[in-house]
Amino acid sequence: MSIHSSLAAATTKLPIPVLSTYSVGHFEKLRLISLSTALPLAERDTLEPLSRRVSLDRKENLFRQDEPAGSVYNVSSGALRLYRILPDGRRQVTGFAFPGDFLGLSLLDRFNVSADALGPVTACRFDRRAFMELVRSQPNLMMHLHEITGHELSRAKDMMVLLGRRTADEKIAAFLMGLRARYAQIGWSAVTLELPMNRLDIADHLGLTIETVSRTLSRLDREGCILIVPGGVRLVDHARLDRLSAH
Amino acid sequence: MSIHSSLAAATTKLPIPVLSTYSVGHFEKLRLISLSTALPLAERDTLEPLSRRVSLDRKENLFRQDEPAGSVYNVSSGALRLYRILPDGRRQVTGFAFPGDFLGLSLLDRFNVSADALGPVTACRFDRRAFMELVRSQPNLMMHLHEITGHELSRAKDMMVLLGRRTADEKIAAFLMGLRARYAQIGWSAVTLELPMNRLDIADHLGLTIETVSRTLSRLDREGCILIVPGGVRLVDHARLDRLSAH
DNA sequence: CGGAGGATTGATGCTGTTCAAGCGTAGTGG
DNA sequence: CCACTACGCTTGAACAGCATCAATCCTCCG
Repeated sequence: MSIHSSLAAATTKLPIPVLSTYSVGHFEKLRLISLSTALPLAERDTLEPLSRRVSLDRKENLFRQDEPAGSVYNVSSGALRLYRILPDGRRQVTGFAFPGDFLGLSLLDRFNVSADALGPVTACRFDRRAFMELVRSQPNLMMHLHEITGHELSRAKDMMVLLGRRTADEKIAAFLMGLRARYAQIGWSAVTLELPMNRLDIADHLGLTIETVSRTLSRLDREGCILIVPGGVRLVDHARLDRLSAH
Repeated sequence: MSIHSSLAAATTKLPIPVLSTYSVGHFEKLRLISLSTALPLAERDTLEPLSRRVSLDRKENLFRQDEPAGSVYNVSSGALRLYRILPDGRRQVTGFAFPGDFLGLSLLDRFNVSADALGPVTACRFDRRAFMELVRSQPNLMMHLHEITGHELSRAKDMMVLLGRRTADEKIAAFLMGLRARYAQIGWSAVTLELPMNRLDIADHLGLTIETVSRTLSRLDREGCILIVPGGVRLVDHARLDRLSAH
């Protein structure tokens, strides 16, 4: 079973279907580009024999915060939300995982977030110990993983700025633009930006309430900045979105 | 095989000096335990020959966001603020660095924050390329650095929860308790919790305004929860602070 | 057709911001 | 030695942005 990076290119050329549902449509088509988006070919091949495939349905949990981290995962298809919950139920969605993303890569004893599927998900599971041993023996691979973690840390700091110092409008704009950029990275650009997560997930990600997210999106739509469509949005006024999300 | 255990235990037995000023007093006394707080002895010795000492005065800058990262630093004494600034001047202090902390450890091309000294600071500077080569050749060292970065990432997620989902009271309480915990880690426990950063730094760290920080601290003082003293605070009502900062 | 889950919209209110004034202490120079 | 300034911090009053509470709508699906 070989993994073709050409698939990424192929998917960008797919006709853009008009969606009539809230589906997570395209994510399913992104199967198998997983490792190649993050790692060079040679390293991907060393990892592959170690992996076992897992599948999840919508709302199923992959792992929980503070649970002993026995595995490392690489998302193959679908999307997940990563979050923490406070004792009283308040939730912070720390991020979303998409095809190609690694989960549990910091190799700590315990997961530092919970993860569950936003729709059908498949992922590669690696035994943590075996993964660590392999990685330890391959300096280049290790450096790559460290680099990935470094980028994740940098994005975490982006989120801090967003959460601490930006208005609701800016948060929404930055979220949409950021999502678009990530989709582009995994080789999936489309006119319609699909939102596999619901309003509450977005709210808990941006430190807002569901009502504020809804109102802000509605207003941006009314003002011609975006266009709300079933299952996602279209970004219309790029100049304004750029200005709002600028950092 | 914990990184922290042995030395942490030793340093916590240091006598606790009593301070009477705004000074960054204690930080200066923590010289030279720098590397050892984060790394085992053997690895510290391999690193030390590579380092060159740098000193900064209060308000001096160590490096800036987006600047090419030519060096990795390890703080020896003093404290720094790490921050990002938005085009319009809004600032998010992503964290503070204390003795033992590494800066630039993610080894990316560019620094992802700016850093400047809150008071007199000394640090060890390593050439990034040399550091990377050394690290690449020593899997154990590499794993340790990766683990440190993993912990930093976990703390970044704590900050997201704090910024996105907590009230001003909780932010302040969590900040104070967190600072206390970090001081304990570097072997410095005292009755008075020194605050080397000013109110504006705290505000920009917690996503609040300076007025709200001041008001909240005043109220917690008035209510007997803490005691504001020159240069810091004393934590009085631990039960309440625990409750407020619980996660 | 009817129910469930998600999203939208409106009315009201609170938390934290903004604007503004005043205080305390450290540092400086006459 | 004291006046004067600078800086950081505190406090007050009015305001705004976002939250809260509540009702309604829409779409999917059994």
